[in-house]
Amino acid sequence: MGLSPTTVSRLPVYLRELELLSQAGVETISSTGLAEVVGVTPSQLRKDLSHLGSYGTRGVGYHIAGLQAQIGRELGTARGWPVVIIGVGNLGRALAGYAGFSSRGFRIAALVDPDPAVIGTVVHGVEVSDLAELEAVITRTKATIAVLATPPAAAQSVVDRVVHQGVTSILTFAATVLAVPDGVIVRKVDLGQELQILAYYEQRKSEEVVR
Amino acid sequence: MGLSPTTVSRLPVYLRELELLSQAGVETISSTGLAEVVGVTPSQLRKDLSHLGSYGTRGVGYHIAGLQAQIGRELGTARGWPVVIIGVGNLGRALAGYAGFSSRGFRIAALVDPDPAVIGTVVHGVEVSDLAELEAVITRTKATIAVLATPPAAAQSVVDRVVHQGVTSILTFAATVLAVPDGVIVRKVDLGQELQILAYYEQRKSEEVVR
DNA sequence: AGCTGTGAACCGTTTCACAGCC
DNA sequence: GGCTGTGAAACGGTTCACAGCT
Repeated sequence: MGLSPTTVSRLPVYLRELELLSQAGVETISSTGLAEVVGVTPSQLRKDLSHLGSYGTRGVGYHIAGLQAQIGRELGTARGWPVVIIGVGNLGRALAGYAGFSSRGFRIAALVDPDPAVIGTVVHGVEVSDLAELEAVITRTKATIAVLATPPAAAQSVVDRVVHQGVTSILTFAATVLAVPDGVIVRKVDLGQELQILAYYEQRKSEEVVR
Repeated sequence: MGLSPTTVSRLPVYLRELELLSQAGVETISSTGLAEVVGVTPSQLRKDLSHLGSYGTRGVGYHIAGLQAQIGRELGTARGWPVVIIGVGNLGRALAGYAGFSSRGFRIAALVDPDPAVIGTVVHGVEVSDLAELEAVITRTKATIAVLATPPAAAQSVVDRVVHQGVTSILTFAATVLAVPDGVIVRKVDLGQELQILAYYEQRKSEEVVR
């Protein structure tokens, strides 16, 4: 076992679409059909699913409920992973209010912020803790996943603290490059980076006209 | 010319770190030095830069100011790309307040939302327009890049409308799979997907102990 | 007949190792 | 001597095409 990173990154998408299909009452789907709704090629989909030792039926297709269960198991969606969100500005609030949170197997174990005006308030059902108590919060909640919605300047120091407390997976929205020890996984979402990538292709399109 | 997608995705990161270095007064840096701060291998960095026909000096390293200019040109950071943000909830507000917006070569041309309580208010210096006037807003601002911060259910219909109006690059925060015509580039940021990827590896770590 | 599962071919990306220049 | 630029090798991922099951 051990799926390739690219396969892992597609599984959540498959799972999401399978949920929609099963809600719509569909019971079985072919690789071609599912590939179309998720936007990949049928062979890619079949290869991905074959890595999970999957349950397709030749001549028929995939049994949706079974496939959901299998992917869900692979991603650990039943575990209700406790997640700590650090930074309760607009971004932190948006994340806290994200509807898919619990349906995808997570729960907000704590919200943390340094602002006295925010500490103690309740956001989406969770009381905001003081950033000064970050260590205690992580110990108490046993969270191993942290989401960083802090200003970039604060990110590295927060990372150091949560890693020291046993967090091994970090999702950061700060643009800074983060240093972490081996074994800690960081995923970065950077608005500026995404826009600049789009701008590159946008510029190429306009240059093409000139050429 | 025509850079590979992987190279393009790294250029914004290089540019960001170069800015920090030049602010710190550094004038020259070796591939090893820069690679370390951005978190890639020296050979990867050299290969990437060589694709831009880059200005390194053997025995010395790269001239930071020159390299910044070159990458900036490649990404079109001087063009002040007009961007329309659709959806002014917490997420939309967070995006609108993003500090790197203008420094990275973009400007918020418009904010759009369907909520009467929000329309007309000023957010980060921009007045919120009515979603009903989306077409007019895009025509007026000549925006070709749109950022979607809408609920998932609304995403596809908004995409159809902006694409029809000439938008060719979309950054979406909605988890839904979006259908667009050829030539339109979509980049998706999906919190649930990112967390599920982390959860997969998190689960593997805990299984490893058992094994 | 239809559709999955998969070895083999293909393609893009990364890493290596060194020639070439300062 | 030091560091870039770059062909060549290695790697990983995707696509192809078909054997095999229902």
